[in-house]
Amino acid sequence: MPRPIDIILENRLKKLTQLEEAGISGFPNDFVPDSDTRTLHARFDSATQEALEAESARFRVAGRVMTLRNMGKACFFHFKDRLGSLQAYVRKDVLGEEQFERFTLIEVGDIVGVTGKLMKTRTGELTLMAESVKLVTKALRPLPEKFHGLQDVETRFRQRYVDLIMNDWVRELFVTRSKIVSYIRSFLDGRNFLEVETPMMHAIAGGAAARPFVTHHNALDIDLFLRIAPELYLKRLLVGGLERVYEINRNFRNEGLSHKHNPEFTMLEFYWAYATFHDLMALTEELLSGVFTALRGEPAIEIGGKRISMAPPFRKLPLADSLSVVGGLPADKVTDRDYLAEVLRRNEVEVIPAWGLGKLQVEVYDKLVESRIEEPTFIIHHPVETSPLSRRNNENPEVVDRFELIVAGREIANAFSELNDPRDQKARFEEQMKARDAGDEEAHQVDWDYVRALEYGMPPAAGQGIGIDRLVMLATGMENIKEVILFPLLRPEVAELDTEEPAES
RNA sequence: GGGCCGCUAGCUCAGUCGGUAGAGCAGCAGACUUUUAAUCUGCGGGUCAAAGGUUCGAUUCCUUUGCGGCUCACCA
Repeated sequence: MPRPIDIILENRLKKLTQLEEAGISGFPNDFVPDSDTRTLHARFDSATQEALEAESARFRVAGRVMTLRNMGKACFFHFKDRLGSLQAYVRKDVLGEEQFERFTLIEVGDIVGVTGKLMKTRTGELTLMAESVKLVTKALRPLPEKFHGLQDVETRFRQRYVDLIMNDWVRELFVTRSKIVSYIRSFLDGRNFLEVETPMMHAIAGGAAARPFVTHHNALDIDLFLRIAPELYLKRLLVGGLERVYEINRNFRNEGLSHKHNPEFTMLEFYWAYATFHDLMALTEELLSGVFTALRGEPAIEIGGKRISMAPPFRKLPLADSLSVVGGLPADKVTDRDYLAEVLRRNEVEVIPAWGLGKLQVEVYDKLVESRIEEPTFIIHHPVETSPLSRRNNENPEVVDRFELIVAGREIANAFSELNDPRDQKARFEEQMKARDAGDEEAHQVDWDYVRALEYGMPPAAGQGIGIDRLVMLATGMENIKEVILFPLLRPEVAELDTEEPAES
């Protein structure tokens, strides 16, 4: 007993076979469109039927059949290319008996090439009056329902190709993502930054506090880590004299999945010699207001129906001050270790005795401040204790010249003036090593070659990371990171009987 | 990893206070030369996520498992 879907597959296969028996390929590659749906709409939507009749031009357009209204001796269908959709009108008396017979084997989901002249229907819709309709690619599987489309979230993520066919907003979202990335590239290229590619496989996973994925190289017989950050390699390039470098690429962190975390995610990191984190703040304001202006025509975003201005300048707030200004703590208590520990315990955070003032402040910040910040805000001057790669502030050595940019309660960027004193760097690595030995799996591993590089002299520099996925979420108003990643990681599908050939009847 | 919710036809969804299930679209057969969620007539289609338990009887109640969503924790 075949499953019902098998009957559908079989029927579609039968139509393909019929065509092939008539000597017609179901998968030809010789149809070359000379126009597209968007161009035709742009040029002719406002034209009258009389004007179209006078127009002698024929157009060749390819796309996927999305709806089909057969009326016996004539048929209307809509087909979709990457830019939009267009209606076609097919008449038996135009195509001829034989061609029309073959046309009736075409069904929703197939990709066709339509050749003909343009016309207007009675309701004024621009329509391609087909002189021929060629099957370009036979679809053996049926599309989801034409009206509701594909709704099931799991299927949308697992079979993103169907999601992209059915849901125009999804296709547009990924076009937006691409535009954001190319805007950033040209923004940085225009400021003489050099795009580089550094290793994805690291012998030492450094540059961030996170647990790495482990892989194995057979010929060398060594374990390697998928990178958790490109930072240390990019800074080696500053030592090498490249001075302005950036990389937009994947990082991998072996941590839990959530609506905000995919194990592989895309980061922009850039490093700028002879600049400080103040320069980065100015650059970031320019970059982000520019991105959103390019997308929407104004420097603003919309999250949950709420408009947030992204017009510079953004607020600057020292982390310690944010505990009182945003977190609501008494201003004189933000350096009081016992008080902060008490606040954390009240908020069900397990306080570890080894934590210093800085770590306590950061914990309180994470718990009480970050999610409450809506307007773009640079949280500056993080404690040195939690920033092992940042340069100390010249006035107050307890804090570093670092900022995190927060928008709508989310961290969008993390940046700092880079530490370039190899002695200080070595000491901080040793601190991290102790934390590691004490069981902190996320503490940085010591990268001696990086220290060696610094000993050659790295120019003073500032560096920044921007989470591209999160930025796209902000730009598109998405709350789930999987919505902005084409193929988010999901648990593998359970093996389906679906892989079997349709049963012989 | 914890908590909550969901999983019924290819798709979108009803439904069963426990008596083996329906609609629309899609499909099949037919009518129809300006339709547009085309329309009209007829037909077929289900291991109700999986396994176990309770029961005369489970798709429905219970337990476990799988997958997903939301949320908390961790992080970016």
